[in-house]
Amino acid sequence: MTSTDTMTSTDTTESDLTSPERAASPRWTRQRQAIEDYLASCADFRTAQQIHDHLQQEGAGVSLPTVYRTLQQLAETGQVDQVRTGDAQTAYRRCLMTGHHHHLICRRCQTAVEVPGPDIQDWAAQVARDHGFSAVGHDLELYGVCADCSARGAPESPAGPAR
Amino acid sequence: MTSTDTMTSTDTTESDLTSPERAASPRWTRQRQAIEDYLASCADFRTAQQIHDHLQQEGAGVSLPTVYRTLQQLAETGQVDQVRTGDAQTAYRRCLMTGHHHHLICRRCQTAVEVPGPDIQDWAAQVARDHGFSAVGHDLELYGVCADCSARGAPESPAGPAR
DNA sequence: GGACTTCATGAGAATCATTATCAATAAGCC
DNA sequence: GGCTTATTGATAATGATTCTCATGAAGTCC
Repeated sequence: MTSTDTMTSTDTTESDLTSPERAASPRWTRQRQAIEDYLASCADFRTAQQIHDHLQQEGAGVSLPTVYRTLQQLAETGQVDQVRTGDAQTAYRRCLMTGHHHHLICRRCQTAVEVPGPDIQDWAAQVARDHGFSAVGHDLELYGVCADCSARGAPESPAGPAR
Repeated sequence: MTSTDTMTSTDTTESDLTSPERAASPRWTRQRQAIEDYLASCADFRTAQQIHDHLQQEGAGVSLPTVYRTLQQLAETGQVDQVRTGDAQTAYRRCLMTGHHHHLICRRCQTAVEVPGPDIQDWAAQVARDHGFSAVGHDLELYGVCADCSARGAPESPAGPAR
């Protein structure tokens, strides 16, 4: 399969631990535990590579394919948010906010803040109707420079979404 | 250099043929001509690969690196819009609408409609201020199924952004 | 507790989009 | 026409992600 989602801001609405997919109860493994624990401890988005590196350093040997697989599953069940970084990587973060929301991401330190969405859904639905489109969804991300980074004058992270 | 932009909805505002970068007037070559012509004839987004394939079939031999380079330049000068497809490809389309706008893209046939943005900029600026962020930009794409595809019941394009 | 079934994992290779390198070529200018 | 220099093309390289398949562990039944 392929990760066909551009973003999950739209989809977090369906995060629902009682969903049928979740009912398939994945086996509880040390590796999955390690990944979820790490995600739970992170305030900002991490790429699969970063997660893998961290777990390696911690001694929790988890292979890269496993990291990808687990993240994909978590994303499918709405347990993590995913965003595309500027350099074609996918970054993940445990979903803290239920319901429809978006992310305000610092271009330098990758810190992410979840923010409730405005009435974009209504607007999107209206636009779609006007053009004869159905089944609309949307992807919305906000990028900026957080207060800390502004004060520090830190250089932009090479891995981060630019501009 | 790297293509660090996640999307250019934000950036099309700065499309400005008189900008200093543009003043460096790129040389007019057969290859660039072919690429621009093709883009001008397309109503929807095309990936670099698709453009390359088409030009090959037409007999206008343009190498893939050249396609990428040209598209990047066009994107930098705001002459084309770029969006990320679901499967990690970047798709380009000639920018028809000047000023700030977004895209409503059909998941099945990739047809794209440019739509003027709502007051997201104001909202984004407000949210950013609330969280101490500066220099905000945003990425917003709308996805749906166009009227034609709905009627036709066409299967989803394997290359298109899903959901 | 032990055997069994089945899913998750890991190692490695493969894929695929994109970018870098560098010599050859063509555009623009005199 | 000759010169300078940006552009191109062939090729290799890069890097994220996915696939394959044998191995091992989790959950279940007895």
